[in-house]
Amino acid sequence: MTDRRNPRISVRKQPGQARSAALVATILEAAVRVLAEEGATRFTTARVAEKAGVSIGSLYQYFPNKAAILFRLQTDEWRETTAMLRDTLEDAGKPPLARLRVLTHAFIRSECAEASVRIALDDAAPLYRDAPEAAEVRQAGNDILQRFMREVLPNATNDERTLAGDLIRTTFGAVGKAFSETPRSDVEIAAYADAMADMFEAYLLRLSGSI
Amino acid sequence: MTDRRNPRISVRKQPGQARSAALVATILEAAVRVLAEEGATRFTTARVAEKAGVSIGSLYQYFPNKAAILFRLQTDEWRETTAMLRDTLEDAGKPPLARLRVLTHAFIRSECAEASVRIALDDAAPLYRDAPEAAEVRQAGNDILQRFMREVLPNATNDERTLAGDLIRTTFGAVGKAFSETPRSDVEIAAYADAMADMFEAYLLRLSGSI
Amino acid sequence: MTDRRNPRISVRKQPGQARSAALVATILEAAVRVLAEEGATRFTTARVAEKAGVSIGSLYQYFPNKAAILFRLQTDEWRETTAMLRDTLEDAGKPPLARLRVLTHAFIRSECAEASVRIALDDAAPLYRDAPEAAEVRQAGNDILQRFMREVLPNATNDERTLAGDLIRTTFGAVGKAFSETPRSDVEIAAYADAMADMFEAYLLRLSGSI
Amino acid sequence: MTDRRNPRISVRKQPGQARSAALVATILEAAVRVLAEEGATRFTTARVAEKAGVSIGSLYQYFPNKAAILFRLQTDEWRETTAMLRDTLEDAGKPPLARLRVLTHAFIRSECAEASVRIALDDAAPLYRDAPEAAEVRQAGNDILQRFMREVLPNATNDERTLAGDLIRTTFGAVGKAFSETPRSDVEIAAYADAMADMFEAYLLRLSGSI
DNA sequence: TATGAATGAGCGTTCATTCAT
DNA sequence: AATGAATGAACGCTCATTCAT
Repeated sequence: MTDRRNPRISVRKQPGQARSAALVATILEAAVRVLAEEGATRFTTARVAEKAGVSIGSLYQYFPNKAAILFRLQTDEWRETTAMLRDTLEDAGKPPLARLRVLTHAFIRSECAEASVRIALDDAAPLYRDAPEAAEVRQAGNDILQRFMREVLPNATNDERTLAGDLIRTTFGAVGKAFSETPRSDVEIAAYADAMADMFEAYLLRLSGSI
Repeated sequence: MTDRRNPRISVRKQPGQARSAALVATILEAAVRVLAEEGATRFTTARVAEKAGVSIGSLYQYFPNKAAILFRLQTDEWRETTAMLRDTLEDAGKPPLARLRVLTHAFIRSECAEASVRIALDDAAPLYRDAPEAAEVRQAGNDILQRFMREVLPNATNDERTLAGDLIRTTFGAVGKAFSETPRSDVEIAAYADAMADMFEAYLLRLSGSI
Repeated sequence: MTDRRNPRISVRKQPGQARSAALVATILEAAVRVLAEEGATRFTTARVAEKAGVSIGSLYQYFPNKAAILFRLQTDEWRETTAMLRDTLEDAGKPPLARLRVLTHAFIRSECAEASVRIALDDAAPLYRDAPEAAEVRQAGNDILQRFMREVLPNATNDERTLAGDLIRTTFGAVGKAFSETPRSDVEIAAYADAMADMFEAYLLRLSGSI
Repeated sequence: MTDRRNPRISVRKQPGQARSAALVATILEAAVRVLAEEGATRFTTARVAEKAGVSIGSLYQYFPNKAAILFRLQTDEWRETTAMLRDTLEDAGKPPLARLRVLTHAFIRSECAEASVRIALDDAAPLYRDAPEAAEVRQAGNDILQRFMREVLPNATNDERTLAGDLIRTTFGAVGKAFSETPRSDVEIAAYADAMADMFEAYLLRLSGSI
């Protein structure tokens, strides 16, 4: 939930040894399981520590507070999404709109996989979303999309491209999230992804003036 | 946050007298103010009761639990949105796509107005979203949209129309919410709404085969 | 211990009914017992609540935080001390220095009675001493002493009187506290009080120039 | 705070090598800084070790527990005070009361210098004050003062001298501490020290019967 | 019908100390 | 000798909900 205080987030100590890194991983895995199995309201530091087979003291040696765990989870996910963005959108071997279609499918699929974690993580967003560190991770994604937009809308003004890019990015995230809130079959996923891709395609073609 | 228990929601008693109805209204207004001014984390029954100038005991006479207040707030909002949907989409005086554009503007504007309440209400969604009563309110909106889709895509199959309708509805809600999370000027709002309308238009024109 | 934050202190709600007042009294008595029997380090809200036969929830209905309980205890004590000051120092029936001697005896005696509470309360001082409400209670004592000083040193300048008054007040408090830290017999108390009174007397007589 | 357990205090090992002595010194300096900069509540072994650039393990090799560090700090200070006592009170070149005045000034000045450490150390007193080792350090100071009292009150009985000595010593310590709790200018310090010296002088002259 | 005092499980977090390496 | 990861009891405090009045 929205909290007016804005506490320090991010990791407390850089794990210098493999041991530490393993512990951090263990804690994060436990956190994911708590989130998926118990939901955001029951996501407590004690529960995470217990599920990780670690004392809370240890947990707090690697994360300064509860929000930091959630933030780390979210950050990791954003990083994966960014990688997916790069991999699909910068694949020069396909025409731009085909790449966007591939991305749409990949993205919706990934949103629906582990939907329970994502939903819970989203429920917990108020706890970590104001962290300043979040902005830069988001920026990386923006840059990739803007490069793509330049390629697909070479004659548009910067403002037009930014607006269209914003809209597409927001639609991706928000609609993906909303869609994955209900359990979906592979067929549904494919159909929905195609519909989204159709919509983006029609929009971009209109903007590019090819029509 | 997601809570596994799924308690009874909705009103405990039908206010038979004007007095009761007034009390319910007072409580809801106070709830809105608490949400807007203090955020979802600080939304407590005690605070709502105090701001409403009512004892907690009385509050619990009209709402079985905290979730019910939030649910009611959300329901009211959905009802307003449904009314807006009906008013704009069923206005026979304009061509369909013009109506959709009007709706887009109206909707985005209304999302941005009182954004703080909506954000807070959304943060609190885990507390009330699993209520079964939510479904029927949503259905009303769906019906209106489906009628509109039949008008604009008369030759599509039912499945095609449902899919497109779903996508548009989801995009509306999710993108509107995401967009309104940042404070926006009137100019930004208009530009964004136009971009959304453009996207929907391009999509629907492609589907209708007019292109 | 010294804490940099400076939270709200003083009572959370004015006990409107006798019931509430009784509860506050019960809590304060329990607090005194915890302080006396367990010491400042073991003075916890849970322990106070338990000893008072009250839930912690109830405790927090009457005191906003732990510091407020301690502050209230200290305030009550200061008020008693102030009353003692007034009663003895403003007793027109005795010559000034005789009154001061009486006060010294009374004060040292009262410090030694319930020494364990006072010591513990003093140990906990870092938790409440920065409360702004403390200042005004202290001021009342100052005023009484200043009036006395005007009587006993009519020809001194204001600065001289203030300095002497400060010194005497500080000596009273600090020495009383230090003396009462060790258990004392009545005989020791009387002897020490007399010595203190002698010292004050000699000092004031020198200042008054009667010598 | 007063702790009922009364654990072993004082050093765990006699540092046989210069290396060890240096380490102890480093730790103590760090402890002083933590006390001065962070206050008693934030005085933790971890913080001291970190500020000393030493592992907690090493810290515990030289001090058996947290209290021991504080106790050592206090002891060092008492030793300095005792030295000051000796230096000023046994200076045969001045008349006794002049020496006492010099001491008063020196003492109050030294109390006000580094007041923040002293206040914090005092706040932490409950943690170390019950250590039996404290007594002997105090005794040394007592002896010096008693010799001085014999010089200035040659005709008094032993009891009278002891009582007067106790009172003066207590007043010194307690009033000095209380006075230094507020930041003071040099002028204030001098004025207050003079007032204290005046009070002691008047008292001792009266006792010596010279009046 | 209305009140609001009372409850107590549960939360996030700290920190002195130990001990395997 | 030195390290620092690990422990876990303990703390202050909140808040949805009940129920005697």
